[in-house]
Amino acid sequence: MATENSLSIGALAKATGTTVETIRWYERVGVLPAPARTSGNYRAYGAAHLERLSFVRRARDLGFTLDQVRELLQLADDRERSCEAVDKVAREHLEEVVRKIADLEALRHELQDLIGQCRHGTVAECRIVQALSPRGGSSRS
Amino acid sequence: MATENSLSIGALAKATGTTVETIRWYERVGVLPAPARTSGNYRAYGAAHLERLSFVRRARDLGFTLDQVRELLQLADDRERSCEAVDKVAREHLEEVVRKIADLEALRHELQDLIGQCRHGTVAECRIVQALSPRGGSSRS
DNA sequence: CTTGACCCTGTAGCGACTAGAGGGTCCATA
DNA sequence: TATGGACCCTCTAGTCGCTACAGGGTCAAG
Repeated sequence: MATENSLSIGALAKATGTTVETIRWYERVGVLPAPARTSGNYRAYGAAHLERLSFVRRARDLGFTLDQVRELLQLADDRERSCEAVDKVAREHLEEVVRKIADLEALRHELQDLIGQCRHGTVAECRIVQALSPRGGSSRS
Repeated sequence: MATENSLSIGALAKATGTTVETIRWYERVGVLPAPARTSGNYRAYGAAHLERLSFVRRARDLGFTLDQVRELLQLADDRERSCEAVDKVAREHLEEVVRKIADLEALRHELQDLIGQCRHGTVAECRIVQALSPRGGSSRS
């Protein structure tokens, strides 16, 4: 560690449950500001970086895209503004999640139907294969 | 259209609800065999291609990966074998879908909690921002 | 002085496409 | 016969969010 009170990239990774590569990547795409460097060209992070990276990780764990994270970070930086916009981002993300759940539920039903119809004979009689084929039925190509 | 009874790539796309680009891509990655060509170097598809592409699309719509699709196609081609393996692929995929639904449900709850706590004040007081921040509380950086 | 853990940059790969550049082909109409 | 426009061709690069190298440099302990 370079000067007093700074974190190496590895230490920051451990502290936030991230990998070193991911941190470098966040810097490249601008979600985490480039830190100071030591004499040996090592990155030296401070408390602000730790805080910011934790924010990013929490948001990513909640399924926000990096674009949304960038937006949230910008909004969160202006502490006096109303949090309406923050609320909006979160609500839109929630809607997206709800949509995805519905899509997957529909998928689940279709798959269960398919699997339930399988009589464990030959492929030629297999309902799963038939359901995947053009006319859902006796395909003799 | 080159000879009698063959489809251009555009016609095949329309018939299967695919795009031309996707079809060419399927050929490149080996899920759809390369068709004959006309004198002008246009792809000329037959009934077998239409059938195979429909199979691929149905399977993709059901959320199977292209690797799984390749596997299913191979299995489906051997009409006399038992359909056990087909069943297995489908069951594994179903399990994956069920896992994803559970993950998204957990996410949905977290997001709903978060949003429900927002009191629409300033960002400084915003529960959403706080929840994303390191110690979930009053961060004065 | 060497070993090994750590760090650096830069590039390529994943899955499943999508988009675009820069051209060629085909057919109907003027 | 010329021309316009719809279609087709190949090749390349971009998407998202990392992950995984390759080929080096730095640093502290023994």
